[in-house]
Amino acid sequence: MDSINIKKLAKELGISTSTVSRAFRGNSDINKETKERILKRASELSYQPNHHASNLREQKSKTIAVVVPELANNFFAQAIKGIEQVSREKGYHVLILATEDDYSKEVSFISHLHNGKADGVIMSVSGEANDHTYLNRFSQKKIPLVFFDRVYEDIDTAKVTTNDYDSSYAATEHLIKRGCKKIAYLVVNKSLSIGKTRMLGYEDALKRHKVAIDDQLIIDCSNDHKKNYKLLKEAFHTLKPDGVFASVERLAFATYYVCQDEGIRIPNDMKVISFSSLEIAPLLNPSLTTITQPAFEMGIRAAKLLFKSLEQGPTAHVNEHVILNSRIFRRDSSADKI
Amino acid sequence: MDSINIKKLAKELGISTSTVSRAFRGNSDINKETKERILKRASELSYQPNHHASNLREQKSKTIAVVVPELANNFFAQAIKGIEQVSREKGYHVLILATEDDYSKEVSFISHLHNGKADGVIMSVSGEANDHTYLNRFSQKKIPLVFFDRVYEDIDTAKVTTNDYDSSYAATEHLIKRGCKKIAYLVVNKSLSIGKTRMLGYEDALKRHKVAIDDQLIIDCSNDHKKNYKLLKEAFHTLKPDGVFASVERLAFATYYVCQDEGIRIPNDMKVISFSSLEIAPLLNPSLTTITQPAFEMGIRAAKLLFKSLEQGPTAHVNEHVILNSRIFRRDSSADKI
DNA sequence: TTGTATGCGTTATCAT
DNA sequence: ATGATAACGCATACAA
Repeated sequence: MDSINIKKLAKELGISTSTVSRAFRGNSDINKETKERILKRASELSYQPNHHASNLREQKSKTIAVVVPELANNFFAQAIKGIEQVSREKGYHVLILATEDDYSKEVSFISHLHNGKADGVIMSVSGEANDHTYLNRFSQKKIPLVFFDRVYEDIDTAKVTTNDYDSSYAATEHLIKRGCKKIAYLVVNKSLSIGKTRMLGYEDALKRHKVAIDDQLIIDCSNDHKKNYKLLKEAFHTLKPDGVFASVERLAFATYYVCQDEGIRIPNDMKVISFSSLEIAPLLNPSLTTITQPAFEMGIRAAKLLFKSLEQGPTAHVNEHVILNSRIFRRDSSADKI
Repeated sequence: MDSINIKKLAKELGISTSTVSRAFRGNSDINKETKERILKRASELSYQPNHHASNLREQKSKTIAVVVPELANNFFAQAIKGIEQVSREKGYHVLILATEDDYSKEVSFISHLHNGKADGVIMSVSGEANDHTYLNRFSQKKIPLVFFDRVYEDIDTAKVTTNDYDSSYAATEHLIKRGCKKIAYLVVNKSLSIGKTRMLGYEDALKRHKVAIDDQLIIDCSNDHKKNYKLLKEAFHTLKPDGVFASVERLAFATYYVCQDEGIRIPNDMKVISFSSLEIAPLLNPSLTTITQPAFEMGIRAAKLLFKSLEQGPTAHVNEHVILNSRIFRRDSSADKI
């Protein structure tokens, strides 16, 4: 081994390893000059305390894991940015884990976090399954967990979500007021909390305005673009909806592709509104009316909840539920006509 | 401590820690039944070998770090997906670090990787600075480094890029053939390798077709959307280009926003082509002609190069340069007219 | 203020 | 096939 470590550095400087160690820890008493001398030489030799040795000794990793369904999505990218900002301030690292909406990966990730790799977890679930018991094992380990956006309702832990019911109600009402009579609701997994809550807002808005609920118009899609395309093409032809409320961004895109190919004019023939964090929604053809969640802020709040739990120690149990408001941006896709 | 570790598990089973350890390592000799008995009990107690202890003992982290300028970008999201796929196959974790195009963060990240957190690094540089010497210190540590897409040319290491010169030449030629006489080149940092290479392709295509090069039409932008918007608005008014070649996606967006607000019609008044990995380029208004890089494949190749280096050991030096081809998708933004 | 000694949880070596 | 033990690099309790 030709690499540097605390012993060699100590020997070089003619002092003990404890003193060197102290120079790198904020707390301990140490002579200021000694400290400077140590840090200077350490920097020259590009010495840094070994991460694994420190973590082993201190029994913590100063790392939080963030589990999300996907990375190629503005919502999650922004949320992660928020999480990273808070974590950095606290001196923590962020380990990002993307499940690609694969439940088995989610379980695998979480299971492998038991071994000290992370001190806490922030997660937006993939939601493809019903068995969440693996998370109970998790909480036994006293590793705090915070859900954001896509949560498992049956797990009692801290959560950060948006006012999904209200904004879905408002979105549906928006379409109704623009004259839509047959509004389709596009969802990826209607059994998942978020799809369910948003559907409830949709249904209640219909009821309130005495528009009949047609189960056929609730279209259960997948994460596979081609399948969705087929499904929607078929549905649009047979059901001829005059409005579409997409509970996730990708379904709005699928809708646009189908309409483009099938000559369905948005908004003249069909109006569209969608949950979306896309920054270029105004540049789409036509510009897309969106319900936009405060993704960055959600990341910040989730991280703060996690650190609150971390700071309170293993005895406490933080299970606050923070609810932030989304905002509707009205654009051409739901305009009267163009 | 009420948590489980190898000693407790060993005592429980009435065997030694060595045997338990062997049950978790693929290699060592161990009785099949003993192994099963250990793994069964371990699973019940949800024991897993401590990550930090293992890493300390083995002097490696089984982790590769990926440093990218940003996350909210399809190109990087897809590249990371490729990197993760290869890494998973090799049993490695991926630590994602986003610099937010901040050079100081880049240096900080890399510097803090000296301490064993990662066995190797894959990086797309922020490129805001000229001093890359901090990376030399890095190579002394024998931690292999692979660049992808945005590279520092003066650092001798493995690289994965695309045929930027050729595709830029082709992109420019495409605009010329569609009748553009005053083609602006939008770049974020023209001193960075990638901006430079792409500019070269642009300039050579102009020369080849005897179109005068006007330095004013080479517009050096930033990562700040508002500043870019102002800059481009000003430039479009004074210079009145009839074509725009954006070297990065976000500048195409800025261009669209300016044109939308200023009533400049794309493609009738001005044609646009841009490097972009955006999946919904066909849905823009008008649909955007793109030069699209094989992001996922680039990630895979970069990871493969890194593992090649990792497997060859610290003596070897892998400095292959893999060049993949981008593809041009012609859409309405560069059409004759609409 | 600094040094000595111990242990964090694991794995490899060596012995049995 | 299994067990005892040392060592990985560091941080702290305790001693000086």
